[in-house]
Amino acid sequence: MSLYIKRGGYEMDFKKEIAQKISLLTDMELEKVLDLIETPPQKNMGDYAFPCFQLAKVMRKAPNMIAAELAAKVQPDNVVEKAEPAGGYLNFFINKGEYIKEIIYEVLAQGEQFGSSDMGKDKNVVVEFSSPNIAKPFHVGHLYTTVIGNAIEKIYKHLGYNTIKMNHLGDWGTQFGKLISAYKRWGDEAVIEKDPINELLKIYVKFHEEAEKDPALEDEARNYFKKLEDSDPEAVALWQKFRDLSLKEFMELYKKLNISFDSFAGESFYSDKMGEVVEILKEKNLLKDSNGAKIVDLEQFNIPPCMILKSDGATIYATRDLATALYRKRTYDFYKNVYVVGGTQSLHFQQIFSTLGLMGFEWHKDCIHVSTSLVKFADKKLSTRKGDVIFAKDVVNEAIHKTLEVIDIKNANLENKEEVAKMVGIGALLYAFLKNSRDKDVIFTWEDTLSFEGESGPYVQYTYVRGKSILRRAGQVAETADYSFLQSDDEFQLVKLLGGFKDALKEAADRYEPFVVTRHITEIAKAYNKIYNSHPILNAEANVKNARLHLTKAVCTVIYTGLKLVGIETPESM
RNA sequence: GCGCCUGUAGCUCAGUUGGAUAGAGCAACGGACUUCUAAUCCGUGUGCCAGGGGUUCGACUCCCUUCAGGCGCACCA
Repeated sequence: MSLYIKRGGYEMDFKKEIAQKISLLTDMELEKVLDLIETPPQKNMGDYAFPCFQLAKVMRKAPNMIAAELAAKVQPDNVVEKAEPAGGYLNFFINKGEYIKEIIYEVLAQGEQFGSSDMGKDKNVVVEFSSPNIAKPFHVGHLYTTVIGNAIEKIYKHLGYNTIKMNHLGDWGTQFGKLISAYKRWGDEAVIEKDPINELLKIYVKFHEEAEKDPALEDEARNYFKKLEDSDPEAVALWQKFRDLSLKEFMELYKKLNISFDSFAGESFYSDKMGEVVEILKEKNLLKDSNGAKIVDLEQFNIPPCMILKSDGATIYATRDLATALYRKRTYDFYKNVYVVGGTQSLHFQQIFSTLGLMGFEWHKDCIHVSTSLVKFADKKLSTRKGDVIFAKDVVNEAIHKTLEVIDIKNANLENKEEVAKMVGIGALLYAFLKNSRDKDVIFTWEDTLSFEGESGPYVQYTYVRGKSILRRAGQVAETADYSFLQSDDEFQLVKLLGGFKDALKEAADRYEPFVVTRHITEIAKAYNKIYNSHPILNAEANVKNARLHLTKAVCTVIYTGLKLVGIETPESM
């Protein structure tokens, strides 16, 4: 499957080789064996284990007997060093020398392409993420889906998928009528130019306060939104202005985070594409009247109905999302259409996907809501309930600022401090969102989020920096090395982790869980640091030194690639 | 009331489509820098895996149920 062709003409897959041996000995299908093979809980138990319990039923023998019999039949070769029975398990010890050679060679040959695949060839994957609302603050909560979506897209791309990054801006809806109304009443041009989102939010909040006293404002706002929908020049111009100003601020943030998009087609883009959705629904006789509104009944799925038209005949966000899905299918003919959006909207997506199914679109099964949990605040002072929203840009700036302070303590003579502080500070911040599964809330505290110790972004970056430092000092590294000089178990365990990188990527893609990659490269970093502290590299005997330099290079490559795939940049020094 | 998510060490979390003695980081304590960047490493403890049933050779994992917390439940997005 890999693009990489080994000198011998094939790429050795140790697990598969072992499965083939078992398959031959037991008459069990290769796929089944591969499925059963697992990793022993302790490293002294071997590298792969085959549980014999299922065979026990068929063969009507005790599992430990079967394991013993199979073990006797396994001959040592360049794949397997030995096989030992252990209770009902048959444990395999792989040929370490061959394995180490195989993996390091592969990493060095492929470089940053290591772990890539052609499994996604000719398959389009739409990834929608970030999607902030125009004229509203981009707060830390938005960072969650932004960071997760960005990582998912990169991982899929690495696996060969053709990805389309979509920022589905919240740039349409009745709130724009309110905003126009508020702007015309209290808008201060100068202030808005200077600090657009803050000021727009301020007048938006003021609108709601005033509207409580004077309900006529609501009518005014409705009227302005109607004008906007009817392409009234003034309304459109104001809407465009708000959109441009907001987007400009968002772009500054994306630039800092090194995140880009292929499309900013937001809700407004689909505002004229909803007629067809309504037509199809009518045609299929799916629309029902309910208190004057038009809905699609979803009782068969045991969920509340999906509203399509409000009682005043206007469309609603569900209508827009249906139009969006339709447009994406036609434009991109997606293999998967992924929505990285907060879990609070999971019912909404269930309704959309179910409705698409009722409309007869089989591809509704390819639409996936990748939900994120909440960002919470341990420090009560930062609670949103008190109106104290934490802006993403403030957190980013604080992260950089704090990192700069640490650099001044740890490495005051560092050259490009600002640039490094940016990579490390943001790395620490992003890592906080990338280290755990999506359905866990992110507890935001300045202390933990901007942590530089233990399992953290800087920890992994630091490991890379140490490795690179050694490579720089070493100067020219020989083309070839004799890896049989990598004798320690620590080194073997590290190489196994490097070899497991591909599986981590695939698992992360399958589960839409970037943390699988984050965690894996953190394990690699731990394993390398352990060696770093206990085995000399530059001062080792020539052959050992050379082999360890190759290993170091491979580690750096995988860490760099892994961090890149979750959206974290890595400095050369820190 | 209904639906979805969560519940594992003092804290924050992993636990590979059911497998062997449930693991990390943080916090605490004790060690390691004339030597490759100590943002590091090594060592020391802790678990009614929320409770109760069930499925089977085997359950943190699957099913049922109870409890606790969170998020949703049509004219906002």
